Amino acid sequence: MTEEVYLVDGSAYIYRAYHAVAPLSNAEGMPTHAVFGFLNILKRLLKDKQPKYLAVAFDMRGKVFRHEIYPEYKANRPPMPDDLAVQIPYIKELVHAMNIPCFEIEGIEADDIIAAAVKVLSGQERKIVVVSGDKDLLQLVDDTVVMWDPMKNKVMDSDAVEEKYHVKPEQLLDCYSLMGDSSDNVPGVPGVGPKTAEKLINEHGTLEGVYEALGSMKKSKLRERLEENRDKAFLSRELIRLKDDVDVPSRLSGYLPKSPDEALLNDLYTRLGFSSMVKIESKAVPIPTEGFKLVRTEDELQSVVTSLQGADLLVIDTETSSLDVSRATLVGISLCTDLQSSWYIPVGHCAEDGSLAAGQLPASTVIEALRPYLESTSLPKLGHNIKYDYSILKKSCNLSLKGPLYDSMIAAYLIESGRRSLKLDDLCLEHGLALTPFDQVVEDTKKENCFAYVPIDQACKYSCEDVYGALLLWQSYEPQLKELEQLELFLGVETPLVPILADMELEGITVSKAVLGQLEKEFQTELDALEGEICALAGYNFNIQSPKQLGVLLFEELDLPHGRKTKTGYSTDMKVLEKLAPKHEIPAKIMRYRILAKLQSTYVKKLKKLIDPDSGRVHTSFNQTVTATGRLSSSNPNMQNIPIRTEEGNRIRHAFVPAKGLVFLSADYSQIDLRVLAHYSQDAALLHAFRNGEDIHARTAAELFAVSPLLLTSEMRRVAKSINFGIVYGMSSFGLSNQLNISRREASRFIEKYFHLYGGVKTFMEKVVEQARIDEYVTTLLNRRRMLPEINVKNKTQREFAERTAINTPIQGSAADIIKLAMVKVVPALQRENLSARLLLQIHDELVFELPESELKETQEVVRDSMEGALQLDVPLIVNFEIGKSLAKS
DNA sequence: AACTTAACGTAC
DNA sequence: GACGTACGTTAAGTTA
Repeated sequence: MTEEVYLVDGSAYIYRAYHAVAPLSNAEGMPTHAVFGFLNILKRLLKDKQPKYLAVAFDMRGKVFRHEIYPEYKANRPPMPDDLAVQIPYIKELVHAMNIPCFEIEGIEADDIIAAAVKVLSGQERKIVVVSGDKDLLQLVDDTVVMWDPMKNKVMDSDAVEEKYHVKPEQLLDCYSLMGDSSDNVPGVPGVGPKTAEKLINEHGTLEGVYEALGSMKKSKLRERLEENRDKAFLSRELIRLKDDVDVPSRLSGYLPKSPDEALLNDLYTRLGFSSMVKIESKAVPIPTEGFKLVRTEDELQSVVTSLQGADLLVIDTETSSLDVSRATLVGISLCTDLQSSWYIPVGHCAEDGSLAAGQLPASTVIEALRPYLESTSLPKLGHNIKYDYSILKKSCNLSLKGPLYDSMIAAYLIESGRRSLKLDDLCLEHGLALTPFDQVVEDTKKENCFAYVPIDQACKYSCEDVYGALLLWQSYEPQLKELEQLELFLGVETPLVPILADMELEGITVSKAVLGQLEKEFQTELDALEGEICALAGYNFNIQSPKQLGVLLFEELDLPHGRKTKTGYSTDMKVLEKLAPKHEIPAKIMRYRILAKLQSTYVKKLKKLIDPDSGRVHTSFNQTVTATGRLSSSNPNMQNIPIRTEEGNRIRHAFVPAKGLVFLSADYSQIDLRVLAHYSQDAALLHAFRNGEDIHARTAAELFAVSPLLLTSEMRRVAKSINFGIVYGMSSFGLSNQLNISRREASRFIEKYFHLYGGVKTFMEKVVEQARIDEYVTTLLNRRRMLPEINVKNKTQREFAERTAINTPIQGSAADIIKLAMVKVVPALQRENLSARLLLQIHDELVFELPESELKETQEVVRDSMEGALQLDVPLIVNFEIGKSLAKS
């Protein structure tokens, strides 16, 4: 086999890593994403290609020789962003620590170094792979040289170049000379683009050939331009031509990487905050497995119980047969009260044949022995995602886990909500503890992924590690919560919310299979009909659900005017289709098809699948640790985005029905976001409006259009409503004009007018952003925190995004605080009043209960008091109720 | 065949 | 690029 030499265009990948990888920074706030991206590219190269010979080339600051022949060379390039420049030394350090040969030469660009290396190395029995995405380097491609772009994983050999550019690689240079290169400010011949250049070079072979043939060309604009720009074309060629006579190792040994310096790498990774990359063996603390004890007899169980007496915290983790609560049964429980000892109590492990394995206490014995402790309200419990353990114990063991339910996952979420992973393994690794991965334990089991088949001694080690790890995390997080003044939020809101959410999930909500079945039939009939009509109109069959195929039909076959373009082609979204509707029959039909297809797949079919056959109810998951603002999220199914705005969508809601003899009570906060804004901004007009119970959108409209409230049209109110929403999101005139289909100028005028009317809002926004620049975080009313490291970066898009987030998060997050607080109040209040209402759903500003009609009045009072009194703002909080025999809005 | 990404659309 | 926060589906591309 011939040997391969890999030559990496380092500088190009620095830029691409910088732009491609989402911003990231280490503990000191230094940006690290370019380093991270670069590292990934290198790692991938090493893993996938395992190159024997490899070198990396970098540009080097200083006057590039090209400037001497053309001072404007790359003059249009903005200087390297600061947040990239600081990362460069680390990237070089990285290459150094990996022991990969690295070349940089003053005044020479990486491209040239690679060209020189190709020149010295080629012509022998070996293959050279230029690792780059830069089209300029394609010049180097020949029989033995290919270019590989690891980010697109595309290899360009001679044939591929010809296929793409329709010229031979050695003709590329001349081709580029005609085209120029706007990104490097290489002039070329104005008016000549890739297509023309390609044609000219194909006809005449070389740049010289083109100019020799000039006289015989027919008179045309093109000929004129070529004549006028002869100098520019030849100058361009000298600029683009790679300088392959620079000094690089002439022997292959100069391209031989050595084994990486692990110590240097680990140190570098640590400084960069790439904790997951730090080699575990170099930092992990051994887990004291000698403290792990298996509990298999009554006596052993008794000694566990004895040890629990006097404990001030009980850490718990349950092992089950499935991750899905509704199907899971208990396989074992691990417990600990300190880091010295942990116990694992197996109860449901199976033998190979599926029968219960020997040497386990009956689950009921274990549960009854532990019950006084697990149900004690004075003994706090700790777990990682303890909602799961609570649910399992309640559902399959009839045991109600009580006492404050501390969750190390939630603690981690509050402390650093922007973090990537909240998995126990990952968090422990950051604390120097490498846990056995779940997959590894479950790997060789008969039925894959079922913990019941894990051998008991292995299960013991795994499960004890989990409680040990959770406790270790808690010991680190509790003081941090105090430090960040978030302990109140944790103890007063998030912790009491855990069992409430678990109960909501366990309760579920009845969904009528019959109603869904009827809908499915109806929708399918219409979808089939539409599909037929659309394809008939198109004249051929195609996949309506494919934006790509649809784009071809609309904008190529039918030649309709295209609007917005996406990364991959024409946009075909609703907004575009709406504009096309008057011009052709098809777009309206597509719109209708889309609406129905969405309802059918996401809601009708999905919900039908998720109905629990025993109870007829669906059980969503409410996740407490997902959102950046503090809202809850809901999944499987997502009960927070059930359609409501359209007639068709509302039909889905008819399928959600109360259990026999009960009704739904929905309680939603009126304008909670804008009330929070009024409170924060202290804007006089907003405060006044809410204190006087005005219709805020109408009021805004009346003032914006300067008409009496009596003369308001619904259109005016709609505009005002859009602006009010937009304000909360930190909208621009562009966004508003898009939303309302008005010109940017008009939108601008509305916004200006708005800020004139609500000056306090404007000041508030400016202040929030200003403070965020200082702190690099924003907070909510209950001191929930969101880090915003990007608020100070140079990149305008990123920075402005952070600014909008700085405005939106305190509002959205405070609204989330308030409704969580309300939930924590309302559930015990209902119980106190002996009301049987069950909380089923939370939809950001709304709570849905299920209750007997006879208790409606009393329940409403309790709910109103809890919600409206959740938190005292400078404007009243108002709750509106709806009562119904389904979730449909009438 | 299993995975990822892009486009799209639903909610607040 | 341009209005914040989510979740989920489908098509189409990529990788094993």
